[in-house]
Amino acid sequence: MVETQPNVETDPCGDLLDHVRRGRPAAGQDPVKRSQIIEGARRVFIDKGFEAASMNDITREASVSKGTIYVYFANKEELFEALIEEERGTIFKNMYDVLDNADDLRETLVKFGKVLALKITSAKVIQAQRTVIGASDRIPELGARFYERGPKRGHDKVAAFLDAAIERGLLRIDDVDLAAYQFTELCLAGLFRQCIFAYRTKAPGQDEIDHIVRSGVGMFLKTYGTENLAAEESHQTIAIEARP
Amino acid sequence: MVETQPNVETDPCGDLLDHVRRGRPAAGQDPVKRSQIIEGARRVFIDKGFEAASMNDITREASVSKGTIYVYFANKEELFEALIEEERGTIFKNMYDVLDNADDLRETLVKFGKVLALKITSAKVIQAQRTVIGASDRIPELGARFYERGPKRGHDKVAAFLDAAIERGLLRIDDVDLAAYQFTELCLAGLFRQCIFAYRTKAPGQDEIDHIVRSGVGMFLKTYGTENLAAEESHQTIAIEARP
DNA sequence: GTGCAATCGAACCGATTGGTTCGAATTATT
DNA sequence: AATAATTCGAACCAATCGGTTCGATTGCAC
Repeated sequence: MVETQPNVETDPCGDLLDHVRRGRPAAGQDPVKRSQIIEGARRVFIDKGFEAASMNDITREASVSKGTIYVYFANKEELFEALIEEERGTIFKNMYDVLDNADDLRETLVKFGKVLALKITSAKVIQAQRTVIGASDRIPELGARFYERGPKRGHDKVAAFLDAAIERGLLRIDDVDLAAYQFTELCLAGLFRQCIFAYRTKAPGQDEIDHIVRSGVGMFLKTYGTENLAAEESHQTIAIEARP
Repeated sequence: MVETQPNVETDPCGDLLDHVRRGRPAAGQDPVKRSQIIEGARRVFIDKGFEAASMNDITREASVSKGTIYVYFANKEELFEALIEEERGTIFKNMYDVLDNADDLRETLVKFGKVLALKITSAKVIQAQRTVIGASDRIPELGARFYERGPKRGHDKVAAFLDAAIERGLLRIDDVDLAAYQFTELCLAGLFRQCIFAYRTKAPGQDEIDHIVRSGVGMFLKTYGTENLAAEESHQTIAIEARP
């Protein structure tokens, strides 16, 4: 009984209704309908951008009446934010699982780098990012929030992974934060900007990504890896005799 | 005489008037007025995006009548393209001059990297890029053209510079194209995405850029530099190497 | 001065915008 | 079947959109 008639007064999902909660008990609790609206909004927003998209388009695309949409979302901007929030979730979901498995450092980095590059440059994700970036000019908080809960969170995971590797004596890094950025950028070398500016019309293929990532990881390990370090240091003792 | 009455029939700047050239002699030849329009367009487009910007805003901002604007530019899109073309020009102008001076390899790379990072992440340029990216969803050719005549051209210059360094025996690179991308990305490590998503509200400072670039250049030279190579090779001959 | 091209400025076009309202229709609970 | 909640769908709002037109005004060249 409780389930059939959603209890609005004690609804845990309150943050969705802050604006609606007035005299009338708020409708807009059906998650199915909500998804339906967002799905329509996705199609429209993603391929027209925030400004060019019209609520009427979304109405049409979602097969939901305009009035209903305004029951679920206060206005266009709020609907857009909800969409982006969901997109962000699906984009970055499970992306960092590879990092939990830490057999071989090099292969783990390669595996993760490939997943990263593949995701970030996929047509769908690029379109979504374009939409967010375009809107960030007028709604900076939206872009910031997207970055914070998406790329930033991923960056932190990478940094944590590097920290663990340092702990294990596999890496030697002075600025872990910077190193994490460097690793990420090396995996995307050139791809992100090419894609985001529509210079590339198609997402890069597996083979190309593999080539880039392996090269990047090589570069990364050559700088921060401790593998060759012992040898390298023993080597430098020839030149630097000042050591006790 | 010729100057006061621009000769429309043999006008060299024909591509601007293709749409106007009908019965009436085309106006819209005054470069000053043209700049005036574009300057107004810049302010409006940059801070509202393509869709949200209105021709009336531009009219107001440029202090030019609407009719006149349409004498100079066929429509909104064409005006926007002209603006972007100009922006692109000013952004990338002189950016690569540093590469012509090739005293010390490391310092040249550092110097260039700093210029690059400083430009790309400056508030003005970030805003412009956001506008282009946002519009690239609907007008992909525009983004592609921007990239092609901007970042791409720069990338080619970097690659050429690396080629020259290889020629001089200072670098050893198998995939120069990739290396050029890697270098660029290392110089921007994290900055570009943070800025473009408005996660950073301010452009990075000189000190931060210096730190990033020096680290990146170090990484780059450690991988591709021939400085330590001789020593390293004599060392590695023990362990390696199936590669030609 | 005279003439003429360029610009102005305002009105106008049809279409569309985000947003609101409300009675009718639908749906499910009891 | 009765009841209550929810959604629908259409009409409506003032505002704005890009784009066009045209007569009045300006300013420069002769």
